[in-house]
Amino acid sequence: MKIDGIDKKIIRSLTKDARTPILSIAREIGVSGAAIHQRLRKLEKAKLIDSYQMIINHEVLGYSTTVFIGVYLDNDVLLSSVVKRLKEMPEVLECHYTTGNFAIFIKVICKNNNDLVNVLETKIKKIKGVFKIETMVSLNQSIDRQYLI
Amino acid sequence: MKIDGIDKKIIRSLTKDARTPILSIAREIGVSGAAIHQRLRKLEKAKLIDSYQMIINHEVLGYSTTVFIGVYLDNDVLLSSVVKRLKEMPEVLECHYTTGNFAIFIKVICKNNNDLVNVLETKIKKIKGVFKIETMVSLNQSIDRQYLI
DNA sequence: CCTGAAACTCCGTGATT
DNA sequence: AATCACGGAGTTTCAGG
Repeated sequence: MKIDGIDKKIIRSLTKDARTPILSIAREIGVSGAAIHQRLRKLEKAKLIDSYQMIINHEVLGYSTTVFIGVYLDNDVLLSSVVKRLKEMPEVLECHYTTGNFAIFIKVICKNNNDLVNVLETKIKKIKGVFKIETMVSLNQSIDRQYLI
Repeated sequence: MKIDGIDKKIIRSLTKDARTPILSIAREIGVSGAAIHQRLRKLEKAKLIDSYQMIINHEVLGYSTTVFIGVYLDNDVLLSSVVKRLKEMPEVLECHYTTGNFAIFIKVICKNNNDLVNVLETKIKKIKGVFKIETMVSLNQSIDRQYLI
């Protein structure tokens, strides 16, 4: 997969604002719209482009608490059964199988601390196979971005 | 901020694919394109929409390792100076100030384990004020999504 | 908060170099 | 891999209910 300067400009532009018209990118770079169009198809075909997404600001909806949770599992539980439960919880945004002490590591958003307690005690701890959790609350997020090509 | 069923449909559609034409959403719901357009402006004005982004598949570029790193800082170091250094590293995707043992908690992507060692030893540990780190490698990510309205 | 229509802009494709 | 050209489609705005 070769990515030249023009590809980078396309990617940077659409990473910043996915609705930027192809034609305006084309004008900026100084090539035709069709050329940009072709390159985008090429990038999509190469699977370099995962998706185009509207990013929601959850804070406006009242979800102002981000929490990372390390989860310890019983030895005899099936990992996939726990993941399945977690997938049913919309507040679980990420789930990783990790090295280290935890079996899995998840990222969750909540409305506030009360909501957090509720999620931890009545949802996560109630999942069959979960025997201990360690929570780490993000008080402030100072970096949030994609890898810049 | 009130969000009704039509708003939800718009958001769900554009969260999945930000390039979905307004008109096709309009047809699906059974209202005019202008109505959807107006609602989108309303949602943007309310800051509910953070951005529209092309999401890059970093794995195709060779970045196949995701790592979470807990960072301990010297007591006398300025947090902002460390964050500033981290911002200069494109491989640092998130940085959180958290409760718990760590001062800050970061998410990083690397090409492979060698690259990881390089990032840890020659970059992060070399930042003034960082005195200890704990790394947790994600071997597999089974959930990755936005909060579904 | 909706609609329809007009004016404008863009998209996707095919032919060509 | 780029260009031009074109017909179909989408966007934006505005008057009006």
